[in-house]
Amino acid sequence: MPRTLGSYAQSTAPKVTEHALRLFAQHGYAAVSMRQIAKEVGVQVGTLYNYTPDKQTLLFDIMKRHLEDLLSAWSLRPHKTDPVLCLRDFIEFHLRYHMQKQDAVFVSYMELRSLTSENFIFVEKLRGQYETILEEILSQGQSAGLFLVSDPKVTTLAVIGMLKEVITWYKPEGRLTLEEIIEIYQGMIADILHVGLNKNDPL
Amino acid sequence: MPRTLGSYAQSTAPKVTEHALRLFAQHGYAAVSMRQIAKEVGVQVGTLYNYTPDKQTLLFDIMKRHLEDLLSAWSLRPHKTDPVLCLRDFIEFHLRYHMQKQDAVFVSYMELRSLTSENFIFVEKLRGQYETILEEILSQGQSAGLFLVSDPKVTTLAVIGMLKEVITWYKPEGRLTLEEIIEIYQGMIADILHVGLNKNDPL
DNA sequence: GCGTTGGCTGAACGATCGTTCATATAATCG
DNA sequence: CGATTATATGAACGATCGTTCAGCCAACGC
Repeated sequence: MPRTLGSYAQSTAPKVTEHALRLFAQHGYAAVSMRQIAKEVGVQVGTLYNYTPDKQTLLFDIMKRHLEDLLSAWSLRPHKTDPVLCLRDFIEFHLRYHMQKQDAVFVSYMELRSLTSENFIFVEKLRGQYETILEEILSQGQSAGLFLVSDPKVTTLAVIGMLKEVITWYKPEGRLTLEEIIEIYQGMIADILHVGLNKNDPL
Repeated sequence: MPRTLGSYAQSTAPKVTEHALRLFAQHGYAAVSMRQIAKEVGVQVGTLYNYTPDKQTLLFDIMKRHLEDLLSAWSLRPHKTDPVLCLRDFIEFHLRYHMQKQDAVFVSYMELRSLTSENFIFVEKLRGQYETILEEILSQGQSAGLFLVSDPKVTTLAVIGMLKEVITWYKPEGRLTLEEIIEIYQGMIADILHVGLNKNDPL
């Protein structure tokens, strides 16, 4: 009826986040109850409120942490100066990172509308920062004459769309290895940008 | 307290579907209550059950109708035989159709996990049929030597990803007209497929 | 070993959920 | 105009929702 044998906040706290993340990814934020989360953690409902002020904050913290981790993981990488190499690098980074955090990626994209407007603004700013990384690589390549695109803004979005789609079908045990997939995407994106179809040539 | 003045099933029925669709798109299936839908329709909750056996069926019918309409709209089009023209046609069709039914597209994609497993299987089959259209165009073009792709399956998915992304940012009053966007996408996709980089040439 | 604190239980709160149904009136038809 | 049918009301059902809290015991510091 009270504190249970062998219970530590240090072990319970991450469990709450993990199970909430998994359940949100599986069924959606609104469809998951605090009682379901508690059950998965192996604890009573009330206990969850030792670890989060409310359900909304639980969702927000998951998204916030995911996007902050993503941004810091990229910025910690050694940066290439050549836009062509930098782009290849970004594609590899994006696919590797996203494939190993599928749940967090999924939730951060699907549950935007479940955020309060205040939290939404915060998260959207982080998402924008990430998309800006790609946009800047493209515009640098463009002005260096290495890429040739008709509309950099639209191209950025199209490339992001291509990359985002991968998460909906990639399976580690699938026909292609992640390495092969990365290579294919690097090729397709290079085609869109006309990499190597060199400088100063009109279309 | 009973039947109200000027009430016809013929006018109420479509209202139920329309408002349910809009609310599902805005807040998500699980987050929308039958009472909210009723309120928007301008009716009491119980009335909704004259038009749907339950909430789940309301969602399922929306998705089913959308996908069936989409498939029949494509099949009613005059079909070009040349894969290159057919592809251009498909891109235009897809973007035009999807941009004018944003809510239905959004719901049909986002709420797959809110379907019962039986309904999910049905809807997924329809979605598969649509993606198969593109896949067949690509494979026909490939075997005719008009397209040159390293992996047709992945290319299909990448192209679908590109096209699907558009719905998340397109606004009728935006910087580009729909016609301009269509043209840009036809160009980018042609690049990915190496259209015109002719036949029999190795990479 | 004793007091303090950290972690959890179990029960409860009012609100809201999807769904059902007896009932009442509007529209329609003979 | 009277009978029938279509359409909606409003109240109610049990279940479940997010959240709160007093109480109890395990772990830890002295």
